[in-house]
Amino acid sequence: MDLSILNDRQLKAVTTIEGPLLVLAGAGSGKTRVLTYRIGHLIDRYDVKPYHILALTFTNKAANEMKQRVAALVGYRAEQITMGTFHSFCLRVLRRNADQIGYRSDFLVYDAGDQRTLVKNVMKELKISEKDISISNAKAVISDAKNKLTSVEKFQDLYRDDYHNKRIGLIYERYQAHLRENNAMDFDDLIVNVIQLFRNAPDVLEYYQHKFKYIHVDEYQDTNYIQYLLVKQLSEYYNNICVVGDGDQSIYGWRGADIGNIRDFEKTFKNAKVVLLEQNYRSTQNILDLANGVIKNNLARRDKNLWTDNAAGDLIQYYRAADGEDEARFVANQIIRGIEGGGAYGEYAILYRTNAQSRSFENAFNRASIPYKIVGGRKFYERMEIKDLMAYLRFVANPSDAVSLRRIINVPKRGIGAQTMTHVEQIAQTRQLSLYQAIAYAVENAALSARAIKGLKGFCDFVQPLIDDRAELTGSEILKAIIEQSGYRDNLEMERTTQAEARLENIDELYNQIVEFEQKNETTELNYFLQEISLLSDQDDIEEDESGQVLLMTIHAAKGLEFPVVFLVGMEERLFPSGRALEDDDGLAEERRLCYVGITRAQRRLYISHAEMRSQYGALRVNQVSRFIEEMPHAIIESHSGTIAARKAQGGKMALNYKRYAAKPLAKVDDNAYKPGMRVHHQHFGEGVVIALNGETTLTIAFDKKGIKKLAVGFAPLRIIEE
DNA sequence: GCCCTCTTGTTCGAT
DNA sequence: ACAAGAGGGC
Repeated sequence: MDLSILNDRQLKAVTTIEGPLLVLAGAGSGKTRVLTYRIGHLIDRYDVKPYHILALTFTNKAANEMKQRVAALVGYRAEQITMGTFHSFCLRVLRRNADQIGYRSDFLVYDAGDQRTLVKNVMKELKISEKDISISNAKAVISDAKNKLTSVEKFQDLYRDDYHNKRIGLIYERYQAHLRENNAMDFDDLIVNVIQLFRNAPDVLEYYQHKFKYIHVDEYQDTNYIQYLLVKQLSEYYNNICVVGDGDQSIYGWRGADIGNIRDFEKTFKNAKVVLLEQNYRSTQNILDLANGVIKNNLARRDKNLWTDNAAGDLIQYYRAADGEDEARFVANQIIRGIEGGGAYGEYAILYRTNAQSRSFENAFNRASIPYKIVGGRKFYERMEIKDLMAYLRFVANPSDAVSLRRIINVPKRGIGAQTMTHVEQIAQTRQLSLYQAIAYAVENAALSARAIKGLKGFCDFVQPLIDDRAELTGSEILKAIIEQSGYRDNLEMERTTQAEARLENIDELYNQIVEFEQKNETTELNYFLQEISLLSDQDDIEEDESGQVLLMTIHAAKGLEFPVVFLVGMEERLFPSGRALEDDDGLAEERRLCYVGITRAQRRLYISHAEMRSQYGALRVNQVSRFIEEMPHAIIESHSGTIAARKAQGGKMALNYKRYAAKPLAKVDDNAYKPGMRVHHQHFGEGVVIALNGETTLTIAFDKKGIKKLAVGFAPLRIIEE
């Protein structure tokens, strides 16, 4: 392994392998390179067994990338390294040891939406009005408690005399009880329960302490208390812990991240060594100067001096827009100019403070035929139709999952209303049955009104066979049956609205995802899909070959990424910094760090813009320019008068041949249209040749780039290229 | 039980 | 701007 490409500091970080090590890595200073080389070095030079190495990251994408880069250094030996997010690592540990904390190993993971539903149900049960305590508040307080390892008992004890929190304590208690009953955990529980497991079963802790001789943590500045505790415990035996991070990039305080973890590393881990990485390889000098100008306004930070050998580069481009639409047009116009000058769409990223800002850019890009992709935002798995179908899947996988059952029992409408469900619940109570058993009982004994029974029977008749045969059926088969037999597809098709059309597309997309998942993981078991799916993050959605699209995302979502050209938009007071953050100094400091993260994503060219007026909450609001712009060194900023040019371009070429978002739904093909030998195009897999028709429903297709896949006719987004 | 209309709050960020 | 909830008519 060749270490000569490393600079002195990087080399020191890579070769310091015993004891605690803190790598303070400024933006773009090659921290991923340090981590990968360090791991490679351990394996290659010191013959450390890959099995003994643990590396924790914040996104699966970061973990995968690291794994690939280590593999490039040490080949197959990279396979046995344990690499993943905190949450996926904990998930694996818990699946192995669930019984020791009173869970079945096939427990479910509730995502943010499920959590919300559960909190809501619990509040209804406790007769607490949403006007007294908002769901999001209850959820946030509970999550906060968990991240501080405050149990229900401790929480209730703590707030004995606090009316508001006392009631949240009751919600917390019932919330946890329901999770238990449903054999489910939320995201926070994944980590809390591992810590619990280590307490209950010291032998399990010891096993992992001995297994992981070398531990690495990426983005350490964003770890919270329980994550710190986890890392601390795991590293206690060998004490070989290497954390990498940058206090200036800590942007998850609101999620419980404690910047103190990185600040106090040398205190909590005795005899820790520290390496500072200050040379930036990513950005131009001007971009770095701009970033430094902003971040130096934060007090109480560990001062570092980020420098680069790179040229000064372009000046920072500044645009003052009349309103949000004008800002979006300006951005679109700059991109078109860049493309005409030989650039590629994939070089551009639009970074904003809030997801709601994406809309004006979508409009402008659609009009200008600029291909784009929104990362994050209304997340795929949070969409109504996807949640409905996921609830069906979960219910089939686990018929005692009452939360899922409640969601879908009347979706699509079967004439089963609140009244009927109250009766069913009474039956469940008196006869000590699960909700679904109570429904089955009611149907069998005609225990309710004829109309209710008819609806319930219709439901049972189609789900029961799926439940009975779930072990033999693949996940995708079950999903397909649900979509067709529940009437979900028919209902949407009858609606004939663009919204329903989009939902149908999403349903097809879900089907594709499960098929893809089954192929990638070589297992078709439904449970496996359900178990993994909840941990996917936004960044995981960014595919490598999506270089032909402008990316739009929040600055938070851009963490760890880099782009040749960045537009940092909406730089206005009360938007960025956000109005809520201004309530306290810590909040403002975190906004400023967020600004620093945004600026340092740019490699070559950076645009900053703000709008004098912007419609928010449906009303026009006048916003002042962000204080962060005031803090920037104005000498390196070039003011743009692009308005007129932008207007001209708008009147110019505006062909509507936009691909991804304006695309017609591709399903609904004639089932008999396909023949072996035909050349087809798939939305995700690209071009391929049909090899065989399997019965009436599936095609076997050899894709040029993605290998051989079996796809369902009518579902897969396919079109025929040549016959 | 379902559908329509009106009112209300929502949005800062996410594994 | 938009979605979810309340309330009334059917």
